[in-house]
Amino acid sequence: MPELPEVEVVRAGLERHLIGKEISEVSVYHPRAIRKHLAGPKDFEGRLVGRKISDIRRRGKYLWFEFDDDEVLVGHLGMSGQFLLVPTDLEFEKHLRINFAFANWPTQLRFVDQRTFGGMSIDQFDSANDAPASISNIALDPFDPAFDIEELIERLRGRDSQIKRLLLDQNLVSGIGNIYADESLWRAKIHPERPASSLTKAKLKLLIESATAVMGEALAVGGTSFDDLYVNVNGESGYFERGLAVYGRRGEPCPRCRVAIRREAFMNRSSHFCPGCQPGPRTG
DNA sequence: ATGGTGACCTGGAGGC
DNA sequence: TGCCTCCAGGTCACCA
Repeated sequence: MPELPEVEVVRAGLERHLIGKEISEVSVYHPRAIRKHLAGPKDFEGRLVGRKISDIRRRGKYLWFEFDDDEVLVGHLGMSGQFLLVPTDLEFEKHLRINFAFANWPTQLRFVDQRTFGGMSIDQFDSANDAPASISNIALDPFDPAFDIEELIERLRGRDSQIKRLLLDQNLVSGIGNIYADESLWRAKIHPERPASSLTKAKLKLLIESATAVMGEALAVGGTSFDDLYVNVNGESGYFERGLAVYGRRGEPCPRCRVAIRREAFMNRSSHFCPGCQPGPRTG
């Protein structure tokens, strides 16, 4: 469920507690959690012990831990991943996949992930791209200081694809998932299935600004959470669900025009939109 | 190159 | 109670 705001809340929480800490023990409990680390669990565990965390960073929905050289530890939460900081003597969680212990600190970092779509791997840092090598294809997110909205608009302009498909394409702009895609399209009054080529430059700009705004607001209140699958690093869930205008609100009146919100199948998941103020792809 | 589809997993909710 | 279907915030591989 985590999109950019949720991942950033986690990153900030980890940063607050883990900078300067030395990893003393690593245990992998489920091989799928490190499936991208081809050298396997023993290699994964062994290469992290003794490392001191110097920084924790994020691009889009990926986050990574930096040490004192070019090796980094990359993580992705998938649909259900959580990083929990818990006292060492606390019972293991049912879906604990990886456990990290630290020198002289009675707290463990636990990667818990029910659906196992998330995972971690050790990677080389690519300083030319300022990110781990394995995520070189991931575009900058709107909160990156180097993010260039004009350049993104140029890449979107004239594309025949449906605009929501492009918003979700992490190679064009990263961090936006299904919730914030639906919310930004609603704010910009754009139907999710409109081809990008039918949108003016100004409309595309409004859309990206809306995405940035809605994610910024979610970030300010600690992310979005619908249930306990997602909690932040201290175990608290976010409160932004109250701020959602269309996502998960099928049948409820649009906050802007009172027409009932529709939910439709889209790309093997769903789109929520207002048929009243987000005119369909053929009606313009 | 781009777009469409299903696969990868576990579990909760709701209908019968 | 149980069995069934549908649903879930993300990627990834593969096909046309």
